[in-house]
Amino acid sequence: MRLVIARCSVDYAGRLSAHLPLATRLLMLKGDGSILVHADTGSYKPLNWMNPPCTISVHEPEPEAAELGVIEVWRVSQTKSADILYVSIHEVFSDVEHHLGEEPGLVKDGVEAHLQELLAEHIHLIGDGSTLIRREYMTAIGPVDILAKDASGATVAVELKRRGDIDGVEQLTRYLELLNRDSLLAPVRGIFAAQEIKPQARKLAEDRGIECLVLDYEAMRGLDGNHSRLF
Amino acid sequence: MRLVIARCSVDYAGRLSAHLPLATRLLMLKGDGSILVHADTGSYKPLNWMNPPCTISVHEPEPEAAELGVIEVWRVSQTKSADILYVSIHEVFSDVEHHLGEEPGLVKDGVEAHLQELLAEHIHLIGDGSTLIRREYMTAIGPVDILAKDASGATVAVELKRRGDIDGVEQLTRYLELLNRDSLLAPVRGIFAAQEIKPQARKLAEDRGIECLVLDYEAMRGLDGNHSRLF
DNA sequence: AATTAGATCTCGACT
DNA sequence: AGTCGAGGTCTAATT
Repeated sequence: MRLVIARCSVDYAGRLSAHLPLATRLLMLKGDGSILVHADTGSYKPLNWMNPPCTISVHEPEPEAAELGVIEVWRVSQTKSADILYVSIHEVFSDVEHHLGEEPGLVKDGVEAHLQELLAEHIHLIGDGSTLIRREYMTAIGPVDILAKDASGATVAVELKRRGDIDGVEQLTRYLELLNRDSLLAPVRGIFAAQEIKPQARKLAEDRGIECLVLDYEAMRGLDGNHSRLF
Repeated sequence: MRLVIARCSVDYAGRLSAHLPLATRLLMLKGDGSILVHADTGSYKPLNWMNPPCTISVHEPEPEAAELGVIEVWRVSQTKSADILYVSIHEVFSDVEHHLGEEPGLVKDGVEAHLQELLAEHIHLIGDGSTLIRREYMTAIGPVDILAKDASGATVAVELKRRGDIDGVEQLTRYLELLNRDSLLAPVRGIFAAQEIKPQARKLAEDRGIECLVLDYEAMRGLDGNHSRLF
């Protein structure tokens, strides 16, 4: 990895056109040929970048660019698409290179899959006396997150989201329509379960007779008796 | 901005838990207090990070950590949430700091807004003899991208997307339902226009009598006679 | 401040 | 290889 701090301007042309006026920034050149242009503020998204696979070539500036103070132009071109990025270097303040070894990779633990697991384990949360039929119940248009029977023996389809939005309600609606054509299952009612349900989604769900259920992840974890934590 | 290349392990606990085993990585500390952990491969998303506002404090390692070779522990905590990140430093290979000035910011040009503009200018693309009523036609549930009249005088609602997905069809369906209640406009038919239309979206659209229109951005730009380019 | 829709989305899983 | 769904989504515009 090579890290260059330089006063530069950047032009990108690809899906869109973008220009960065002259300023001091970090240019990160990764081992796979990709480049990131970072400022001193803002989140993890770079101001500009090029994804691998791409190639970088260094050029002399055009005479008129040289007169404006450009000492070097980096041409970064995407191998697969026509995307191109030009970095016009005016002044280099720092230039460090270091070989980083293998990256063993990130170990993640628990988000949405965990939420589904927890709700399946504590299926009474969707109504006392409910029993699980199965998770990821397959249909022609995709898997229903959770299929269950309520206390009265009626089938219930549960759509799970971390954030409950309109498209989640639409998705559940399509599942319900399909499931209700199956005479072995019908009538099937729906439950839209999420950690947070947006007002518009709630309204749409209720209009369609779909029950909304807000889940408390921490509380559900508590039910588990499994209190393994990192710290 | 401070750039540290170090052999380190990282633990994050917040919305999820994540762990990075011991390896050599870049630690980018931005002026606003945020930190990014980058490997030598992968695209612009860091392996791990903390968004501003956050505070970093340096600590002595616990005795058992010190025995495993940890020389320093960085504790990064989010100011607003309970998110926390620990970086356990084993060895520092490089440590550079440089003050970057103001970032003038990115100048973007054209994507989706431009697509709408172009289609509105060349409304014949949705059918010969069509005329524009208006862009961003307001309804109770949001603006319709383009409203037009076709050669026969019938109203047409166009939903524009860069990538045409199911939710775009659902959105257009809701608009059509609403618009068709307006006796001054009805009957209104729909056109789902995108640079790329996913098969499932196409099928859903066609089932609902919505026409699909694939747009060629470059060709539409060509129609414009406006060939302004960066290079 | 809260909500919404787009993103050069990225990333992983599955077909 | 393509598609689909989720993201510690992020981000900008609009209410």
